[in-house]
Amino acid sequence: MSSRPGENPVTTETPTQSETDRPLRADARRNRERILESARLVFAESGAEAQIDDIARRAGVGVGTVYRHFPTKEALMAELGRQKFRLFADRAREALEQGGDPFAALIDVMRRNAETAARDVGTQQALAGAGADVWIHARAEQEELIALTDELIARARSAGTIRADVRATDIGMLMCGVCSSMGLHVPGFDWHRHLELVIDMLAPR
Amino acid sequence: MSSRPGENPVTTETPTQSETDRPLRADARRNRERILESARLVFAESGAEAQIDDIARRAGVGVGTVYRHFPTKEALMAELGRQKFRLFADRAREALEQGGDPFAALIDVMRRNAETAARDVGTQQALAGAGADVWIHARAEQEELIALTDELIARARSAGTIRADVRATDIGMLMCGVCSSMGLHVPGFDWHRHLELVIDMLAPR
Amino acid sequence: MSSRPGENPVTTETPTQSETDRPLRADARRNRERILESARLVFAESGAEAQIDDIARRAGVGVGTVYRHFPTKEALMAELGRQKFRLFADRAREALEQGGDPFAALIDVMRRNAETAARDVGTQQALAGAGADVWIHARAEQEELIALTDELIARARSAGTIRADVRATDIGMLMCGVCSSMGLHVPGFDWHRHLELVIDMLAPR
Amino acid sequence: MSSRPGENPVTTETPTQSETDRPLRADARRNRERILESARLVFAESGAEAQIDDIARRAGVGVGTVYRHFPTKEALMAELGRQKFRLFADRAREALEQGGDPFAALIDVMRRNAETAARDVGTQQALAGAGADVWIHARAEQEELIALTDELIARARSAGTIRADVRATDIGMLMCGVCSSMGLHVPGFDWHRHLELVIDMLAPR
DNA sequence: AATGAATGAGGTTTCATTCAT
DNA sequence: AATGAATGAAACCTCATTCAT
Repeated sequence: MSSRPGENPVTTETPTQSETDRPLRADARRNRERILESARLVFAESGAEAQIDDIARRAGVGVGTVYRHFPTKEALMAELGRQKFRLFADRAREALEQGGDPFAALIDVMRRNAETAARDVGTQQALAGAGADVWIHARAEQEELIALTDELIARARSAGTIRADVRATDIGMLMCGVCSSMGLHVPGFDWHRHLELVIDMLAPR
Repeated sequence: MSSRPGENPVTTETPTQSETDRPLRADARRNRERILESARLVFAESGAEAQIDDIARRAGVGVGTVYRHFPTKEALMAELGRQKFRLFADRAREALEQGGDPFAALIDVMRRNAETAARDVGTQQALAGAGADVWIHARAEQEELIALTDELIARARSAGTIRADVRATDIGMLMCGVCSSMGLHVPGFDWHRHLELVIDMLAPR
Repeated sequence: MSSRPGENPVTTETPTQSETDRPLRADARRNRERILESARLVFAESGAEAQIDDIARRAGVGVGTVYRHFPTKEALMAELGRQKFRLFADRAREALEQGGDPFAALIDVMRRNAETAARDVGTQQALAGAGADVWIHARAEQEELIALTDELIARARSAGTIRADVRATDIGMLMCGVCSSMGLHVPGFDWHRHLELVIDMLAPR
Repeated sequence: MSSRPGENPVTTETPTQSETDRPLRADARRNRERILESARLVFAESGAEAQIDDIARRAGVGVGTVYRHFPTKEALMAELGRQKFRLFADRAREALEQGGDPFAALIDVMRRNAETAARDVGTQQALAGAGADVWIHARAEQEELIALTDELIARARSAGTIRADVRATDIGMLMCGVCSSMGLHVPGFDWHRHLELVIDMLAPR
């Protein structure tokens, strides 16, 4: 799947709408990217109340164009979710390819993923608040991520550097948890600490 | 529920609106309770898009009555948040009063709190998605909860049954994390397991 | 204030609701006065968007009490209108009773009435904006005022100090006009000047 | 209607939204006109309580369209005010351009303006009752009108056919006054007479 | 007679989505 | 394919009025 030099992260591997798999015209593809980039920015700024109009304006296109690419606001959000999973999967894949200490690699990936999420809390919350449907559409990407993470965990387990009973979905849940404390402005809350506690927990007892 | 005579759980101690502390007429108080109960139900069902009209209908009152008690949708949500914190604080207080093994008590409270949250995921998510303002209004209740939790932790630390560096805000963050995985219908995600991992982590190494 | 025995200023002559003419209990009468006074203040401050609740609060009574005295917001406004007409009529009557130069007296009354209106632009505008019904209920008081003004004009005409063709309703219209420029914050608009122009016009040519 | 080539009456000169001066699409422009026309009718019928929904229905568009053109009810009213001022200014400009007796021209314009106002008392009153903000937004149009009127007055003064001390703002105030007596159904009130009195007053003594 | 909590029709405004240009 | 004007259901909230206490 991955690896050969010149092969880019999955993010750009499936640039078309999931179903209608005919390759987009160059300008259409460019628009699609701009819309997604704009959506990230607008969601980051305004959280769940981001509006399609704002996303369109920021992308420099009309609303109609947004709807041509994403039939629904939810579809747009789902794609945002997919992209995030693809990015995380890319990182896990890289880690696997580079070899090295698998547990250290896992932790490094977790830290980088958390940083990514922290840079974009609004989108995070918007996705969390969205109906379950959004998540269903990212199922495939999620499973890819889980498979890769499981491979990392397996290697770490072989090396005896990770708690024996940890599974990839545990990492997923725990990371969701860490991200959930990012938007909460509660005195004493600090997602860096949250993350370190979680990482701590992964060490063998 | 509680313990020393004359000491009621906070939940029923402050049944009036936080500021204008004039005791409500009996029927008004009853309405207030019904509105909150109804709100819990409707939020539980519809999450963040719960509508004031529905809450009113379900409570068997007019919209105006809801607005008389809570000047804003946000104010209603804030009260829901406060109530949850009060309930959690009540439990912590009880645990302190009953003596016994403090670490076991802490864990028990955490489990019960998680059960409570799980029974009401919608409200949970609605509160999480709400602007920071909602949380600000629950500051006092939050601090009360933190203080009580810190006392429990202190006792457990004296007994050497808890990790030495754990603080109440850590428990808060971790519990937020656990709750965040409740609404996510991801295969392999299971908040019970999430919670047990977290509890596990609290044990001294 | 007034003069001929048994003749009180209209203001206190009809202190009951126009139809149900049974004398109010002392405290009820007091409440009625307080409500009207409060209404004047609140209308003055908030203009047409004055709310019954505010009027009641300011009067130190419940809304129910306001409604006991005035079955309708419009009825309350109508009474405010009546009072104003009574006040103006009182002034005209006084002027007639005191004798002296009738034209000078008329002008003096006009100036004082304008000052009164200026002190209460909000009520003024609220009444102007109100439906015609409000005015209908003040018909009697209006006619009284017109009759008195006509008498003043008649005397001035005899003395040759007023334009021959002026009638009381002219004065009414012109004064309404002057008042209408009171609330308008247009640079260059100044009701004092407006009034003086109008007064100027009354002189014989 | 107008005169010097290329010089159109202001009314049609600025048909776009005041700030974002990008020319509207033909259909949007048509809608905008229909909304304003409808607003005039509905305000005329219902006065200040005219409702946006009715305006939209009568214009044959959705409410959203009204709000696209006028972000606020007040903004719509302000535009109505501006249009009226533009119309008055157009008439004054015409009068100036046609030459002829300036005092006669001024009076003629006043009479026609009053007729216009009389045909639309509801809007008149709605504007009068509206907050000062509405007037602020018509400042520019108002000043244009005042400037033109001042020119007419200056010419009349040169000809000695007008009272020496009259200024354009006086005319404005007096005309406001005349209009204020249009909606008042008081027996004896008659704006035609009010206007003639006012015109009378403008003659040199 | 007084109170003020309750009512709920109705007001303004928003925003995801459609569709004529 | 792109645009953005139009749509209108639905959201939140207000406030004159009623009525149980």
